[in-house]
Amino acid sequence: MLPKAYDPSGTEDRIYKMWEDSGAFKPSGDESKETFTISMPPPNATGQLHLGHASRMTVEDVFTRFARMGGKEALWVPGTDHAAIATENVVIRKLQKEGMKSPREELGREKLIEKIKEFVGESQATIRGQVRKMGSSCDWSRERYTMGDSLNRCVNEVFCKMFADDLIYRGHRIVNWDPKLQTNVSDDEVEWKDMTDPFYTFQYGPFQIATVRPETKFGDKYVVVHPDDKRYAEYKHGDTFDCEWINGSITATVIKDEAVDPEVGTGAMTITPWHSVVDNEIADRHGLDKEQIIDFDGNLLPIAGEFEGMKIANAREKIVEKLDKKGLLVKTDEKYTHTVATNSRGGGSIEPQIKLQWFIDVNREAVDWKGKKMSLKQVMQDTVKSGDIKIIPERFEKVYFHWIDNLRDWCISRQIWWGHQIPVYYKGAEEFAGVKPPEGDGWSQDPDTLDTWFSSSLWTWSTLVDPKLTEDFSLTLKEILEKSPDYQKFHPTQVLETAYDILFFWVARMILMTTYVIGEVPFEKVYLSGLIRQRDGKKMSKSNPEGCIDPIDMIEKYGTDALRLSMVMGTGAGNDLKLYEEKIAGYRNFVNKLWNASRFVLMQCEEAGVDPHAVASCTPKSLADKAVVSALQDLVDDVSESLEKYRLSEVGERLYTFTWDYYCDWYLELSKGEANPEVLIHVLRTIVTLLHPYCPFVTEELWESIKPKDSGMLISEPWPESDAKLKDQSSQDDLQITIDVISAIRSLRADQGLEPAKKVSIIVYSKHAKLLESQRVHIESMTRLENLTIDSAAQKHEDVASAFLNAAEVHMPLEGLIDKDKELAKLQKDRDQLEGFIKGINAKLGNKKFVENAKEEVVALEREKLESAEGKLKKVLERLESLS
RNA sequence: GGGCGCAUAGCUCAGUUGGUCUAGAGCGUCUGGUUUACACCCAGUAGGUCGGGGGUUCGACUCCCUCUGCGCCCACCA
Repeated sequence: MLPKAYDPSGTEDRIYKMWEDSGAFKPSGDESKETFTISMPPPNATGQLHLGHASRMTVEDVFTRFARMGGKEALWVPGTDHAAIATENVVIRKLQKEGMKSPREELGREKLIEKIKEFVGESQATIRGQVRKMGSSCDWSRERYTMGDSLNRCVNEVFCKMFADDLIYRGHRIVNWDPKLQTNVSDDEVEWKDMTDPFYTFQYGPFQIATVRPETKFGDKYVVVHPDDKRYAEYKHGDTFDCEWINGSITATVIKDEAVDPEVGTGAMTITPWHSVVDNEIADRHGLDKEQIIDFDGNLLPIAGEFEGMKIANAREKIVEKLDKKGLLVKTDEKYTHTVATNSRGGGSIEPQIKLQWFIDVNREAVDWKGKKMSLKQVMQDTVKSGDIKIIPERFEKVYFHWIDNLRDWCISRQIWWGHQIPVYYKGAEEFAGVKPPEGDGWSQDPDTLDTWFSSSLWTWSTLVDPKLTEDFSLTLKEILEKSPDYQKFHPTQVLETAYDILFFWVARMILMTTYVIGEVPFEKVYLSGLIRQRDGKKMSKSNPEGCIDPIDMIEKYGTDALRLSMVMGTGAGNDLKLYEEKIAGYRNFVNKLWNASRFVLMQCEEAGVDPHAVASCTPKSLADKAVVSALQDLVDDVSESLEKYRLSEVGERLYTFTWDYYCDWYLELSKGEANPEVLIHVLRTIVTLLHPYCPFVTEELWESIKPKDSGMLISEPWPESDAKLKDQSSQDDLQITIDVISAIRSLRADQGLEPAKKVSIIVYSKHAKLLESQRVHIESMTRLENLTIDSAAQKHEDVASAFLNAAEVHMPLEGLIDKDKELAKLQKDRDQLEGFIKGINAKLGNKKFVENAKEEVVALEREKLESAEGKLKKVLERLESLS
């Protein structure tokens, strides 16, 4: 016998181990099966799993389990990400906390990397444990790491291929430099923050110019105005003038450029091409000089004269003071708000700099795609436009296209040590790109490493490559792919699940890289989840501990199944989810309910002397049996259909309601009168199976007690299918009778002066009717029944239930009980509605476009609706006639 | 500046090609309940002009327009 309450902590680890040891997570190797692959978005190996990860794992596990039970060859590939900048930063800070002042200098490259590897190893172990805690049915034998050797080979191969195709180039470009972390970051990693700073207006010869950054103004010798600005019409492009400036007199040149907005400030500005993207573009257009003012540590260079070597923040005030003394400060606006670029990867503020860096050219038409030469941008657009890749929800396709439109060349080099080192080697003026270092002495490798997203962007296929083959340098990448069975079998993957906040970072770049490298899409569908938020709608973060939830705490307290349910319910694709403890507790209750329902069913079996494992088929006897079995068939159909469409929340809710309200509160209650163990077991088995992808642990545990004789683990069970015969068994008339019986009993009791049998009659009305929408019964007809005859008088609830269960033969007169005027008005309204409805559907079916474009089932459904409406209308008309 | 999303009961949300939704769930409120599972339970009660306004339609929470309030993304900021 099962214990009284379900205890997740004593169950989950044991079950997970059983699954893993049995090999249930691995594809079966059956060649006839359709494959279903998901790549796990690799969590950063920088510490702990958070709720966002837990949500990823849950959704992906639901997909995987559903596919596996649905008879597919399901593979979910797990892994971790080396998270270049973030990880290096975490380790450096950790070392600093331990007392090391500047770990990079003190340790040097090799030793720091060793330290990082150590840390990553620990993190990975933690993460592996936590991914298991979530019940993830991923194939651990295929686990990969973005910094693994086989992935490194793929990264180098791809780099060299792009280099050979001139899609990768090295050049002096303006980049987002972070002086604190001493590296640049990509445009997408820049976070703009609102700041309030003083806004100074200075006299600059005959012009007035405004700035928040006087410390960049040393090199300014151009003043730019809009060509159509009438205020400055007297000056021509190229005019020069002398003026007094910070460190003495300079000669300035007038530049006319449309980038200037005449509405802002005075409509005139000076430019700093070396330290501003826009200024740099202006300078490029007119061939102007560029000078570096600030060094890579954020200090002023000799051009600043007396201010040389000062930190910019310190210099600012002093420069303003000096200009004020010279009488050049016109005014100061203290409350000016603007946005400042910061490094979202835990760094400081961004100081644009011109640097020699590696870039991927997104505009060069050098990619073979569908028989044409296209640019990386064009291919990215085509995959989604053509429908090769579908994004769910669809609205994100627009966001995706917009991002591509604004995309500039992707800067892939970083000045940190943790990452894939750029496979380019130099010797004097010679340059060599290769997966292996060149022969001979004197070569040194480019010290920079690649953007972490470079390796992630190869994730779907590089994880499927056979690692052994990557050790053989005589093979080309193409040959490696051809000889890798997993890649051949499991790529492209079916669905990529991730949160929408990394659509650009990761999803778009996987599309970019995979289409280019192997000529196929990385995945067929992208399912974008929302973010998990606190109850107040804010992002979960450790800085706000009150609303921040740790998944592991919740698992300990409520069990993994409850946590999983709480993250799947009440949200759709692309929508954020507010999560809080009460919600998780609510689903813990549900899991416990399921547990107790099973206990009850097993008790019933024991009482009836039925071995639950021996139950092979089910024969519904009473009306209630028929009703529950019939409803179960609808449930199976609805759940399967909605899961195919990724409507996880809808499915969850449907299962929840069916299990609790219908099966437990209605059918199990009735079974207390007279039970049909076969039906009880059959329905329970189906429910437990359908719930398995959502709450795998409790269902697997229950399965052990209720499974048929020859079955194995639930994880490997086939998905239920509906039985059309069972579905038809229960007709609307049958249910009408059941309701009437209850009403009859109620009236009878009233006649005999007994208390009304309130409880049961209400159960039947409110729950039963609600769940079987098509078989709804109006309460009016129940309350007005009179003059009834029935064989057995009900004295107790048990009798009511028993009468109900045996009620197939009872019929009731319904006539003479109605308020005529009300009924008439209602009938007339019904008639008008139905006539309109029929007209509407006829119009739809008469529409050629609709009939041609809609699926057959949809058209059939419309026809069905029409028929039923016509039938109803007929009844309404008859009734109207008989009344009047 | 460009784009996207949200607004439904006190709170968190379902409601997917407009039609048994004159709107549902969970939690919370209040009332009653230990009958053969479950108090992590059962039954019931109160609570909503589906953000405001207009339009299309026989019919609108659902489609269109508009206004208001929140949130997000992108671009830019001298």
